[in-house]
Amino acid sequence: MEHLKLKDYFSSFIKLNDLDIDAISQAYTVKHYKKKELLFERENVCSTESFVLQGSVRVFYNDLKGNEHILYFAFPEWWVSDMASFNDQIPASLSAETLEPCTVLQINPEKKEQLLKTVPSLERVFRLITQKHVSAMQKRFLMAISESAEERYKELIAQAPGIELLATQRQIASYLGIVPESLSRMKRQLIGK
Amino acid sequence: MEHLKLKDYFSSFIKLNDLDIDAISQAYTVKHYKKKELLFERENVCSTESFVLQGSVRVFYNDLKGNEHILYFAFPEWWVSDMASFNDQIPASLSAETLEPCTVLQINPEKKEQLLKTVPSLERVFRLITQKHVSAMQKRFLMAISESAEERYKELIAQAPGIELLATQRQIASYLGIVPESLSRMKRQLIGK
DNA sequence: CGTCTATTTGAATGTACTCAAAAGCGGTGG
DNA sequence: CCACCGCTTTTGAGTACATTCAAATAGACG
Repeated sequence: MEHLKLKDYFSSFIKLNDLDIDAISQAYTVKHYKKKELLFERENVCSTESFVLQGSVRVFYNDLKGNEHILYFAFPEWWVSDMASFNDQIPASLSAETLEPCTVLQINPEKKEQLLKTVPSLERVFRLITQKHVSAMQKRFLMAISESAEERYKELIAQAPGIELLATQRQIASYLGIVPESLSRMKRQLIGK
Repeated sequence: MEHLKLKDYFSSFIKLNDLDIDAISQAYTVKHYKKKELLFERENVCSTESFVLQGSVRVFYNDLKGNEHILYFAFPEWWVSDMASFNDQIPASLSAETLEPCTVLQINPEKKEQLLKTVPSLERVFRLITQKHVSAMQKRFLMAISESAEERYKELIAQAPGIELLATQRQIASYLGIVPESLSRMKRQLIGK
């Protein structure tokens, strides 16, 4: 039942037969998280790749000065992992924490390799997914360096309506790359328009 | 001959037989560029994916205010394209220009699809390559938002020694996300250390 | 050799930051 | 259910740092 959404998601890329779907269902485990639970944490190896079914997650980076930077918010149908850590089994530089109770489908590197052997056509699917990630990451980067904080804020609200109810102002500011005080001032300013 | 490097590159991911190698050589065309030539340009569809054999390329974005932002510099064994544009045949948001005379191996979307049909194991190769792109992009983003311009400059010099001979100060500043004047002052400052 | 662009330098400006304090809000335990 | 505690958000004031603008110098290219 929970695997249905993943099946549909994969099916939007390629045609799958019943055996494929079976192998996929076998490979992915349903997992429930409470609010504020960690999916993985920096310095540890990230041994999970999660497909969000319900809820939302923030993926963030702690820099050397002790500042936290939110890389992205993940919602249903998004993937959450530290790709470099998951693939090469090296310590993660990212962490991921739920913003609310979550249900995800989860896989580990061994199972994923096994699944890809069983269903080689998923190589293509993951290639396409990963390509989309590159484009998304690139857009995020270009926005960050070329748009004003106000523009970036509007974009976030547009892309993730309701994010204000899930994330604190501090977290939204972290995503935008400004301090919470600046976001507070910006919001006041926006009201007067 | 020129295709050898690409063969070796692909071979570092999976084992290829002679037929595969043949198909690859067929699919990719050798192309020479002069200095300051465009590989592709914003607003046009990017119909090429290039594997750099010799030379270097800057990949950049022109924002709405007319500012140019260098996303990355590409050197031998790097790939150059606007992924979103290449994959979905939509207008590119990026442009790419050679910093010096270049030799690349180039493919278009149709040929790539055809190649992937002929050599399905390349799906895996491109998946792995694209995953590395995500990690690289992510690192670039995190550096940009969490490190000082000075740290980012040192990192660039470390990653791309000799870049100063290929790119103008203006371009390096653009990569770093500062104005050329600031880079000039920073360099003077660094000398006194 | 001359022109055009890139780089350097100076001075003034502005925008987002830090620090500090008050107000608001949510969650916990009595 | 209410009171308290801690954390978040707001607001103010002062500051720092990269930017803009302007002008001089240096360097590249035809």
